Amino acid sequence: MLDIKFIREDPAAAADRLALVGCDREQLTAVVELDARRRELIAAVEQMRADRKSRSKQIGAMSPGDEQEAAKASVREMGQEMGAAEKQLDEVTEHFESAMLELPNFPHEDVPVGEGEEQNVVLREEGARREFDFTPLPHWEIGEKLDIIDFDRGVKISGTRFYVLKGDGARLQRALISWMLDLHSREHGYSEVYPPAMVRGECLLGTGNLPKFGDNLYRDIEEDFWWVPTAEVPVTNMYRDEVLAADSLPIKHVAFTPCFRREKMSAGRDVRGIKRGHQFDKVEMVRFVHPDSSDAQLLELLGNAEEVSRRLGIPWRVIQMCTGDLSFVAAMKYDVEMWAPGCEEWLEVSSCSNFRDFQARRANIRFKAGKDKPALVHTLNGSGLALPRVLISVLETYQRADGTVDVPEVLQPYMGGQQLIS
RNA sequence: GGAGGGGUGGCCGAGUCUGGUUUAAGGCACCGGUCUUGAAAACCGGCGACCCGCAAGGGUCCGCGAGUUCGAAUCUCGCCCCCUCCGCCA
Repeated sequence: MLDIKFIREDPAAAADRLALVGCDREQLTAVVELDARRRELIAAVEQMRADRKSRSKQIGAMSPGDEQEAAKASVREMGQEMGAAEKQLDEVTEHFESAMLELPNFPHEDVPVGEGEEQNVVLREEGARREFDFTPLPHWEIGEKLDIIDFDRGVKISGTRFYVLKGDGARLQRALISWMLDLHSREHGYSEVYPPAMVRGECLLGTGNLPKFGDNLYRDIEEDFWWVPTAEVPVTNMYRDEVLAADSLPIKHVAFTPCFRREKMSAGRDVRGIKRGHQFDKVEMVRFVHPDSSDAQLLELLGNAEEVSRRLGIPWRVIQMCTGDLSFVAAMKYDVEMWAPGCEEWLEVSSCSNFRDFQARRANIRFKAGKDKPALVHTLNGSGLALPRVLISVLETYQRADGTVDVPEVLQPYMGGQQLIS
């Protein structure tokens, strides 16, 4: 959520910044009008409340009798008037708040301006691509030949976009998860958490998935549970409605969870292989930081994500999102993409974002130093990394001409010393 | 799922039966001061969040939401959460 005070003071500047992310000016005008109306009503209602309060007190001090009854009647009348004003205030407030929740974040000043994907900037490409003396296969063929990915049975169990990992396929994924968690917790200073994968609706409001993007989520209607689309949701909400000690910042967590997405919009896209499913595993890094340091913290977080590619020995590139391709909540965002030589594609394996105080304001996450007033933290997160796509790159990069696959050196200890998947 | 007991400021905890100087007692923690070579102790003072307002000031907040009342932490109803016992279960 944006800071209404900023919008109020300079609505034109706010509109300019929101225009960069494709937000209509009318949307902001409506918010400004609702805000003005709301404040008028607050002033009026509070005046009435103050009057009633003092007169009620007088009634309490009066002795019972006609005079007291008359006073009660008069205050009762006043109360009815007040009730009407309160009802108006509630309505306006509700409109105002839902309008605020639908405004996207301001882009960071340093984000390149652009309309969409085409104007994203490739910042760097690292790691040499492997030379093949045979034609590398896409992972779905490798997976079927080695019998480590079973597409048919996944579909039988749950339908399209589900698969079963088997044998060394399942084991390789498990090794990747353990290794990445260890890397981030032991070497990058994150503390590991294992959060719920089902959350209450208010958590999704906090991270910005609701109210706008509910149609991409799975939910249980009977219990008001939502399946998390990413560990970002439960981990960020760990500190909802809390005031953190300033010296505890930055707080850095790494979490592994399954992730669930309806992927309604993309039906028909990326249908082959395990690139895009309704359920996938992901290791996620989340940071709660002092506002002054969030720019530097984002670069560090991005570095943590890149390190996974570096150690796996797989080429990657870093893309900076332009204003037109930022998510609803992000002020700045970098993607990390890994090369997959079989399907000849750059695969998005991480998305590292600085949300500044946008999520913190929604989720009410603050920090406090000494006698200072509490202030909003900045939140950041990034995948570290998304499993099925890393699995794709590993299988395709380390495949041999005979159809077997080498286990990357860093993963061998996590596979009981196994060096080859055959 | 059944029965019972609870949810009060950063924490502990009184107040709820019997609605009104509650501006929520008291304690702990924390901050400042006195004293001290320094610290502790003792004593003195301070000590919440949010909203409206240029300010003075005002309002809201006792798990959440409705209701009763001139007036609700206190009474009524619904919901959420926690604890104890029973049942079930990995």
